[in-house]
Amino acid sequence: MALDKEETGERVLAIAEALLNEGGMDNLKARTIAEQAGISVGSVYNLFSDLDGVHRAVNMRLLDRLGVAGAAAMADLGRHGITDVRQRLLALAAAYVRFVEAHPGSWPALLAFNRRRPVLTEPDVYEARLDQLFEIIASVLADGDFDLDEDMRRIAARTLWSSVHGIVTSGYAARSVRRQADEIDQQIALLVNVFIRGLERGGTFAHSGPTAS
Amino acid sequence: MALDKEETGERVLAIAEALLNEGGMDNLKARTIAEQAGISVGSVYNLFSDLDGVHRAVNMRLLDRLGVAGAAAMADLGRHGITDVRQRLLALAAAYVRFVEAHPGSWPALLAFNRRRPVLTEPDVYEARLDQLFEIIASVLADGDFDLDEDMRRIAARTLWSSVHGIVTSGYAARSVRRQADEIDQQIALLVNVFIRGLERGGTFAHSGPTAS
DNA sequence: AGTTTCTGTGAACGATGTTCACGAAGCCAG
DNA sequence: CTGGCTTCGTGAACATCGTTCACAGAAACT
Repeated sequence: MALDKEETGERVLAIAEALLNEGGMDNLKARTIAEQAGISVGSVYNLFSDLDGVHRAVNMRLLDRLGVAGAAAMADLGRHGITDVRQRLLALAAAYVRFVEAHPGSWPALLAFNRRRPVLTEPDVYEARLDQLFEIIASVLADGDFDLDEDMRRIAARTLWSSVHGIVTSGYAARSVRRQADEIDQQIALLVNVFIRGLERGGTFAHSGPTAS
Repeated sequence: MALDKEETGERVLAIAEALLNEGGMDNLKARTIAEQAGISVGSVYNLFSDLDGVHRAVNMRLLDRLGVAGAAAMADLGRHGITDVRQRLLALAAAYVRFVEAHPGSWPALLAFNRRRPVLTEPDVYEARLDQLFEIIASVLADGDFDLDEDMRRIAARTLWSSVHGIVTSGYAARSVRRQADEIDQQIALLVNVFIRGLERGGTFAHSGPTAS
C-alpha cells in the first residue's frame, strides 16, 4: 500500500465531509465511508474511535476553515485600506454567510451534532476554535470609538456573533431559499447598524438581566 | 379498552416528549414508546406515519407552548400596567430562556430535527407557529416611538427573535452551565438595549446588504 | 529464522426503523 | 343469529445500522 496512515485518515475525513454535505447526518455511514475509501469497516474504527469521532474531526476542519475565512475577509479589507467598523463587521457576517452556503450539509450537521445529547460531554475544543472568531470581532470593536472595557468587548463580540448566527440559521430554516437570502442580508445589515449606533451612544450596560415579574 | 384512539395518541406524544427531554433524539425509539404506552410497535405506526411524524407532533406541541408562554408574559406585564418597550422585550426574552430551560432535551431535539436533512421538505407549519411570536414582538415594537413602517417592523421583529435565539442556543452549547446562564442574561440585556437605542436614532436601514469586496 | 507487535479484514452481534400477514373485534345486511 | 366486510391491534420478520473481535498477514525486532 502506498498510503500512509495519516493520509488515509485525511481521505476518510474528506469522504465523510462530502457525505455530510450531501445527505446530512443520516448519510454518514461507516460502510459507505469504508467502501468509498477502499478500506474495510474495521479500518475506519482503527483510524477513529467512533463515527462520532469521524464527525468530530470533520467539525474541527470546518471550524478551522471558518476561522480562516473570517481572518481572510479581514485581511482582504486591510489590503484595501478599509478600516470602517461597520464595513468590517458586515464583511465578517458576509464571510459567515458564504461559509454556510458553501457547506449546506456539513455545517447544519455540525450544529445538529452538538444537540444530539442534552448534556454535552466535551465541547471544550469547539469553544477554543470559536474563541479566535470572537477575538477577531472584539478586535474590530476595539477600533471603534465605543467606550467598552475588555470584558464588555468580549461580551459584545459574543453577542454579535450569536445574533448573526441566529439570523443565518433561522433564515435558512425558512421555506423559500432565495427570497430569504435577501432577508438574511437585510437582517444582518439592520443588526450591525443598530449595534453600532446603539453602542455609539456610550454607556455600558451592566444590568441584572431580564426578569419578568 | 377504555382508551380512545385520540387519547392514546396524546399519551404517545407525552411519552415521546418525555423521552426526548431525557435523552435527546437518540432516545426516541419506537419500541420504548410502545412499551411505555402499553401498546405494540405496530400501533405506534398506526397512529403516526413515522417516528419523524411523532417527533413532528411533539414539536408542534412545543411551539404551541412557546407561543402561550410569550403571550402569557405579555399579559402578565399588561396586568401590572407595564408598557415600557424595553421591559416587555426583556420579559419576552426571559420567557424564552425559561422555556428553553424547562425543555432541556426536547427543545434541542426540535432544533436538531430541522437540521437532520440539508433540504427541508415541509417546514411550513413551523413557520406558521413562529409567526405568532414575531407578531407579538412586532406589536411591542409598534408601541415604541421608532419610525418603522410595517415591513421594517416585521424584519426588526425577526431579527430580534433570531438574535435572542442565537444567544440562547450558543450560550447553552457552551461548557459551564451556571456561569453561562449569567452571560446569556448579560448578552440579552445588551442586545435589547442596543437595539432600542439604535432604533431610537430613527432612520430606516434599507441597505444593500453585506458585501465584502 | 523465530518471535513479537501491529494492522487490515469482514463475518457476526445487537439494536433499531419499518412492514405486513394474521387474527380478533366490531358492524351491518339478510 | 349468521355470514361477510371493515377496522384495528399485534408482533414476528426483514433490512440496515454501529460496533466488535478473532484471525491472518505484514512488519519489525532479536
